[in-house]
Amino acid sequence: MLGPVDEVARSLLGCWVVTDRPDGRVALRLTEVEAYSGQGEDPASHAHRGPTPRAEIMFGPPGRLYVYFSYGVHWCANVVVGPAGRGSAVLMRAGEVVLGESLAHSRRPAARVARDLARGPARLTHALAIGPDDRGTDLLDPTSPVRLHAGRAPSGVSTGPRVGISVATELPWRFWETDAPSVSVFRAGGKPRRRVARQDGRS
DNA sequence: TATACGATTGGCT
DNA sequence: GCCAATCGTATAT
Repeated sequence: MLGPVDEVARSLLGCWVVTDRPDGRVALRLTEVEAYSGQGEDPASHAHRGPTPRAEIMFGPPGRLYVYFSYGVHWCANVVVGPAGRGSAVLMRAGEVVLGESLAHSRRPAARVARDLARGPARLTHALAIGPDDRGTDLLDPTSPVRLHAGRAPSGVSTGPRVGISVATELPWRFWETDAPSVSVFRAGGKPRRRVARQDGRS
């Protein structure tokens, strides 16, 4: 969990994320991740402005879970990358469910096919039942209810720009297993920085 | 205290 | 393709 954040992100592909809950166990294999670098280095990162209350966990020890609330609706999860104090993390964007598929389905009734169970960062946390109570969990502790461990390496790795951001879009810090069906669809980020003026004056 | 905005998703046109 | 949902967080006042 040390080294340049993009290399760590790449190395997380194929790893398993396992959650144990009262209703059972779900495990998935990561097929898509994104790297977010630390304070002052990456304007798209929540750590960009330093250890604010929200981003504080990002500056802690590596291997912990950073969970944030997205669009007033969803929770998304990151793996904190070391060294402590730097603020780097890897967003878990998608995975293929390898254990507890029926349970994951019951948690995500909107998913019509298995491929969609964890296809997207908020879908992934829903399928694994990860939420705000899991903030700061040590993913490397085998007794944790949310754990990370080695899995089958990806057959091939593709890279490209990160999804849903409006700054630092030039960095190819999204990594996915080439041809994995569970990889989410690319959507460009929020506001464009510049907009071409329209002749009719409307925006 | 007030306000603007998202590391998204699902449903609808 | 478009857009509402829905509220924590950061920033301005």
